[in-house]
Amino acid sequence: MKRGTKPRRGIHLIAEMANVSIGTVDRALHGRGGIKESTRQRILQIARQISYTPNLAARALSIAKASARIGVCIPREIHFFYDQLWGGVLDEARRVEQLGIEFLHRPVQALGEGDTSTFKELLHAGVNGIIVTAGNPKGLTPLINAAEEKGIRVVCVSTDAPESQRSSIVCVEPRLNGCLAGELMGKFVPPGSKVAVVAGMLSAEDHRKKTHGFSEAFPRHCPGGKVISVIEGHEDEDESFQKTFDLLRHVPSIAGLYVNTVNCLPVCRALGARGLAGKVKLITTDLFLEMAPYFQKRTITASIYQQPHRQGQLAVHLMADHLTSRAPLPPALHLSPGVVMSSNLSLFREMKASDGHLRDSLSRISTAPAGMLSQGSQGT
Amino acid sequence: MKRGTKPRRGIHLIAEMANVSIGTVDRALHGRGGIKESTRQRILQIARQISYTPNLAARALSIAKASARIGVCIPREIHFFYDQLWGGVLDEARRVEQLGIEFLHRPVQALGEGDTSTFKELLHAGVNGIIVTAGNPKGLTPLINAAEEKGIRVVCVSTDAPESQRSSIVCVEPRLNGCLAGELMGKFVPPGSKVAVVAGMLSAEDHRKKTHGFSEAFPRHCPGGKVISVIEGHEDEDESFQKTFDLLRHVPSIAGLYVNTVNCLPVCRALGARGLAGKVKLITTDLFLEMAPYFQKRTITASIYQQPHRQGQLAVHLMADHLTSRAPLPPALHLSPGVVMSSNLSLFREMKASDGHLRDSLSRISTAPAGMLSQGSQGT
DNA sequence: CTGAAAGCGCTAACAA
DNA sequence: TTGTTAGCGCTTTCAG
Repeated sequence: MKRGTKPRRGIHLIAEMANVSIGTVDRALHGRGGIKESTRQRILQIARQISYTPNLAARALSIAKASARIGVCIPREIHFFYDQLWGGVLDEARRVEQLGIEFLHRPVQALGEGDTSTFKELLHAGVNGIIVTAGNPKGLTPLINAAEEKGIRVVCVSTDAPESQRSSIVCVEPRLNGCLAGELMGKFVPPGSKVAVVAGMLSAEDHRKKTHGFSEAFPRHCPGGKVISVIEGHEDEDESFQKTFDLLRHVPSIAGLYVNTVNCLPVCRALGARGLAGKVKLITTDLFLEMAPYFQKRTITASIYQQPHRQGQLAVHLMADHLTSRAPLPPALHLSPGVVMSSNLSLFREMKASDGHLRDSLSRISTAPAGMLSQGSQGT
Repeated sequence: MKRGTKPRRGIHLIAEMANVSIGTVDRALHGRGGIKESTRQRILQIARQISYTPNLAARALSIAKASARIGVCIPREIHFFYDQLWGGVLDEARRVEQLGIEFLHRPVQALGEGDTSTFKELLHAGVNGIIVTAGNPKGLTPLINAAEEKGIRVVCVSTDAPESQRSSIVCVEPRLNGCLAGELMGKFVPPGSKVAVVAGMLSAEDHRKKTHGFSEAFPRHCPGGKVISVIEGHEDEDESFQKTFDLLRHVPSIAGLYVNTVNCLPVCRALGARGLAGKVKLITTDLFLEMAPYFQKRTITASIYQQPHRQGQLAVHLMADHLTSRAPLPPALHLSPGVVMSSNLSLFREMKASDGHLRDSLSRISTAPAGMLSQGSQGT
């Protein structure tokens, strides 16, 4: 006949070892009040000794409801960058929702449009953390600071509010983005080449930094190379086309073009119209389905891919880890951009025809403003 | 005075709606026997209607111990590729251990060394899934097939056993790897250039495929370009150096070198010794700390990065998802390799001086053959 | 200051 | 064929 002293685990084990109840152990472990300092030390000592790790499943189950809520404020957009960013956010959200975290998804119409009001709304909704693409940092910065002041963690994703007190930023650094493009371009074209940059608008911090990075790196990697022009397309199809088209006429000797906005199709067309597709090395930014034919036609030599899906995933991951396990938020998480060329093009999910999953999910939100989302897209 | 009909959730809610007990609901949901088909249908109907999702935390907690065990059989190696692969595995393992999955980590000494015996050991240990780098596919294939036959899922990671019945493979396709290198090289060197490949040994499937991919892609992207030689270094420092050194003498006009094994340092040195560093475009494979100076000296133009950490993560993720949520295993998960150049070099964790975390973890295993690991490195 | 006890949603063993 | 019940490890409330 054996004694029924069955092996206890976790908090119970500690309680047994310390000759106290699990309630006391809990108090010690969580720094709650109402416990003698000496017993607390004893308990913590034991916890360390057996290298105690809380069972997150049990914790989540116990908390039962909304142990934490995370607000997400990212532009709604189909087929492009933010589509993928949402995909990553929703994928990871689905995972951590299991651990008792609740999400308030608040897509805004476009980058910087109505994000301050949405941000305020999230604050009032009582969230513990906010993930936001800081479209207009000026307007957002005071709000972000106010949030952080109140202990609400803010993580910027993709677009930063560098002057603010945000806890963290997840992105590909624009400058590095430009540098990599510049380095690649420097290797693609012969020494002494002239190249140009097609930007969206230089008033945007992001485009300015990319342009700077490129302009700095290119001559470093192409002896005698020069950046002879920076065009602003203002995200307008016709303007981009026309300006590129004109540039190619004025400077027929141009050897390379770097487009640092997502809006590269007009540039591709202009190159085609001048019969320069494949002759002028074209480096673009981001990736979407309509670019595929231009890879095949050799119009686009390479594209700098900012991994939007991964950015979304990581932002959620960081925030969730912080909220559930008190994991410290790194001040910044800078991803390396990917290089897409014709060889590896097919591996990117952006190249699969959209099956409308995300579109559905997002539109569902719009009709249900208090909505919660859990649907997402695949993960590569 | 209010009635105490408090809102039930999940399985309880379904039970209430169907006027049965939670036991019956459980039976219906899990396809267990001993339930009238009509009630099962009724219950499933309701579940669908309220779009029921099981609470994984509760499930994990209930299962309590080893709902599933995953065996991992990957080479032990410090500082290089498998170090990172382990890092990814352990990172993800730590996450899913919370959900009640147990891991049996069984590092082997080197790729293909003793992996069949280790594999057998895992089978006898009663695992539900095995993650393995198939060093010698011939020996492993029958074992893998036997495992799958018994319902034990096998996921290959990084190195495939293509002839086997393994459920899935997570890797960067060697061929694509070579293609990307070839495409890059084709753009880096002028038309009509001669280039060469430095392989480990062509008897290895992996190196052969990379070589083929390169040889095919290069001429396609470099008009008139030719691959004039394929060297085998047999992973020997001196042999690699000498053969490269000799090649550079015989063919001084060579414009580029592609090293498709991790063993690139001897090649860098040979280029240096010939005063050709920077003149001959060098594309390497993988990434480790000692390569850094050669990037700075411009000896290495670019490296094809196989994302070992991510491969490890994904392999574990797939397996865990499959085991906990019956998620189907995709036949293959092919990652895109990254392109590392001097601009983005610093973003890779391989470039941080090792802090010995992983080394500690792994050596701890060796002394405790039955060991379980939960320590890991950071995730980018 | 500390202990006891009630769940959180689910699984599994045992009753009916 | 179906219902009941005892936990899984943790948080939280209410008594001592």
